[in-house]
Amino acid sequence: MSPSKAPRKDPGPGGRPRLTREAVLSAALKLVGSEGLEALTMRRLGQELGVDPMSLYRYAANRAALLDGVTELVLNELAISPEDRDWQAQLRRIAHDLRLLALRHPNVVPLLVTRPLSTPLGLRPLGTLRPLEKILSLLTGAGFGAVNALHVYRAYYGFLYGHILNELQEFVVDTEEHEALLRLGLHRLPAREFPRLRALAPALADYDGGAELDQGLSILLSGLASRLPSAPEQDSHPPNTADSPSA
Amino acid sequence: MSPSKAPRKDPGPGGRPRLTREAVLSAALKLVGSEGLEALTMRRLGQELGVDPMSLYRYAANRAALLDGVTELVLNELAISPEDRDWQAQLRRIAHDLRLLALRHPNVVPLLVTRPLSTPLGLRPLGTLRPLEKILSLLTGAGFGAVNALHVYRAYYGFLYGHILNELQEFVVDTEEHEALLRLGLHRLPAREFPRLRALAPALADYDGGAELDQGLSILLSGLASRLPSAPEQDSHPPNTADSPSA
DNA sequence: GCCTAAAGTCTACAGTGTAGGGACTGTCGC
DNA sequence: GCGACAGTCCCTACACTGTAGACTTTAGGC
Repeated sequence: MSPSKAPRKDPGPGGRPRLTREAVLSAALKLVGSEGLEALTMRRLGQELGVDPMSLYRYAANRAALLDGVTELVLNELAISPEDRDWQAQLRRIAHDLRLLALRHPNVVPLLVTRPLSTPLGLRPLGTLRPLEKILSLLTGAGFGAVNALHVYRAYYGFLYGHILNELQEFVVDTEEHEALLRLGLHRLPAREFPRLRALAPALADYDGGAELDQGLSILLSGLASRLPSAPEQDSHPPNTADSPSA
Repeated sequence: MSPSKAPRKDPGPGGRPRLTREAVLSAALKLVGSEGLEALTMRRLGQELGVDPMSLYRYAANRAALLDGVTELVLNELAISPEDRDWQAQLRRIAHDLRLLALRHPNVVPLLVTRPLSTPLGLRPLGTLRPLEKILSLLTGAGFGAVNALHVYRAYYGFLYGHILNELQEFVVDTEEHEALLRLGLHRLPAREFPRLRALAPALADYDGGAELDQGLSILLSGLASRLPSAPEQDSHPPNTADSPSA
């Protein structure tokens, strides 16, 4: 239809370049990353781009749509290649990638888990549905039936998101102060009611999220593998009747 | 010290009863439940209670503190009794309880997962830390070492929260329209890029969250049981050297 | 009755999302 | 060259937000 969807022309180094959706979104992401979600207001973002706040509404219908755009942008950083046949290794890699992604954009994580809650599955931005489709493809390629692939996906992604939330809850930016602040905070707790939690201060202080994720995944994946019609992996469970776990 | 912290007296049926923190919080919860998180503004809540908005600041320092109060209130509905010795059964029961709690208060779930992200562990409202302490107690009572109990807790709670998020994402209030809306939404997706997701419409429509949670828990719990110093459960894995999984 | 402290209210301010309409600018057909 | 046009962008304005600070009312204790 229209021969050019990109901004018409580079106006040269003199004029301010035309706004783009990508420019708006990445500026928004940058702002969220450096100053938190609440700093992302239309006025502030406009100021950051040297542009009237109202201009932004050409590139996102809403503030909500803007947030959706940011989550999409972040999720696009996640690479999934459904060709690989070793599904367990793939899921492991994806999990660690997503974990690192979350650690790289901690302020966006609330969006990642919250936005889908207010948007029915079919109406989400495509970018947020792509991982789901690709993982389904990966699983069916590995031998899972369609419905079973969905169940496996749910267990896997659920655990993954849960872990990320867990880890980010304990994450404190300033690692210098981390332990001190932790002790201080825990010390505030009534000793009688919270003996175990208080005693765990040192263990809480050094938390290896990657390792913990990996161990959880080991448990989960080997358990899930037993759902394969003919378990070809190193597992030795008896093969289950697959694909219709419930009548 | 002060002999009475409760409101001084019941002023009788004539005068409006004194405000209480509990009254404020439960009104807030009710409002959130019926009209969503965004409806919870100070003015609106004040109006709901027939009170000047500024009065609320006597019972919650902030809007943020108000939100914390609501999450605390909801989490208080969760009963955990660390006395029980059968830790697996207990964790199963708690998981289902929390799931039902989330389904009862879907609008509060974003708070449940989001608020802790912006509050370091030591500074959270006591009510939100109580489940953690109790589960730790439950696990150590079952034979786990302190540090191992923490790891088990993390895996368990992570999976649980992940599942709840997953389920609520697919949850649509109006079950009549559910399948129709789902089909409609999925139909919007490009057929070439999302073949599996589109094909899964019927499977997505009837989603038994409880069963799915239970299956995931079975996998996870039996895997976690192998961390017990001397596995006393029905499991037959060789006992691991417990309590220090990493040097 | 008064005294005191708590509880509730009023006013005001800076900041929010965004509707409606007007001004500008680059591109196209002539 | 010119005029038309459509896409961008900006300005103004409105209803609404959280909350600081000073004020008024209320409830007990004596």
